[in-house]
Amino acid sequence: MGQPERPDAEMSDNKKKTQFLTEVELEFMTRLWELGQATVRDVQDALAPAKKLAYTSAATILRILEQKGFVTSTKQGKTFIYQATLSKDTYQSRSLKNLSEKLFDNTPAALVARLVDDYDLTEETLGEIRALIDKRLRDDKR
Amino acid sequence: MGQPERPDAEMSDNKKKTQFLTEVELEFMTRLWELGQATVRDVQDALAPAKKLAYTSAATILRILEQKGFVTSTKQGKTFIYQATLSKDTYQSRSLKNLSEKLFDNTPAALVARLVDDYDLTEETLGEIRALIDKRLRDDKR
DNA sequence: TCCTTTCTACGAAGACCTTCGTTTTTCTCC
DNA sequence: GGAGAAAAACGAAGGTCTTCGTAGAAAGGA
Repeated sequence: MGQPERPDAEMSDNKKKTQFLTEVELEFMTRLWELGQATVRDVQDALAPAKKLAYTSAATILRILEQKGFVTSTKQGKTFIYQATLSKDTYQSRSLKNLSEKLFDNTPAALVARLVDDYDLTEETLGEIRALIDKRLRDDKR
Repeated sequence: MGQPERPDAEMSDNKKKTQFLTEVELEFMTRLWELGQATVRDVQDALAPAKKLAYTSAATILRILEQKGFVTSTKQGKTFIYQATLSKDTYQSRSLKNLSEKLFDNTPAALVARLVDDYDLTEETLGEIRALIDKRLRDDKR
């Protein structure tokens, strides 16, 4: 019996809702984001060989994800079909924001600085990034 | 700022298991990065009021951090003085790399894209970031 | 119908995390 | 040298995470 989970509703009466995914949960959400909709079996099959889990383990993780509100399920026949309620974009934002706050003194520029320093970014990639910034600068002007 | 970064002399016999800091550990490392060197008491005092811990809790966390190789200690009198062995820069890199891999398909440009989309970055910040990219583009040319 | 397969439900084991209290050690100052 | 204060050492309690096994329900075919 799942109550309808609204996409990004902040849990009203609860305090520290689990905001972040654990290692395995992220792995599962990634599969779900790729698949769109999936049964336990689908997700289990989609796991990288190195990360294969027993069927019941996969089922447990999905049940937990639903408990935590990250996915919903609908029953089709005897089988649950799962779907992410949290979008990848949203979770990317949330994670980035967290990283920026916790590790970069809330200074996104510092984060980018480290990124371009660390990675051997190709000229092409750097150009892409620059284009993004320029676009944003232009858009903001308007 | 800037700690003397010792090349990883840590984790002698350990597996590469513990690569990331837990929530509380990160809080402690942040204090240590700020303080440079610190006793248990120093770190405990430096904690934000909302995150205060009992003295023995603080001592435990530091002991664990040392076990995991993230800090070293020297004894001065009866008191341990702790110092980070892992630099903040290094940990920033490690975290960013992880985030990029796990959540951005190893595509740093996508990460930056999300960042500039999400944050209400000031024109100034955007300019800073752009300057970073430009500098890197210039440097790479050489 | 009844057997087999496939699913859900549940709980347990073991690892790790967080917090703290108790005990032991160590230093300092009369 | 002994009392008292501060620190270290230790471990336990309660929580979460990860993994899986067992039990039982559901569906369908012989």
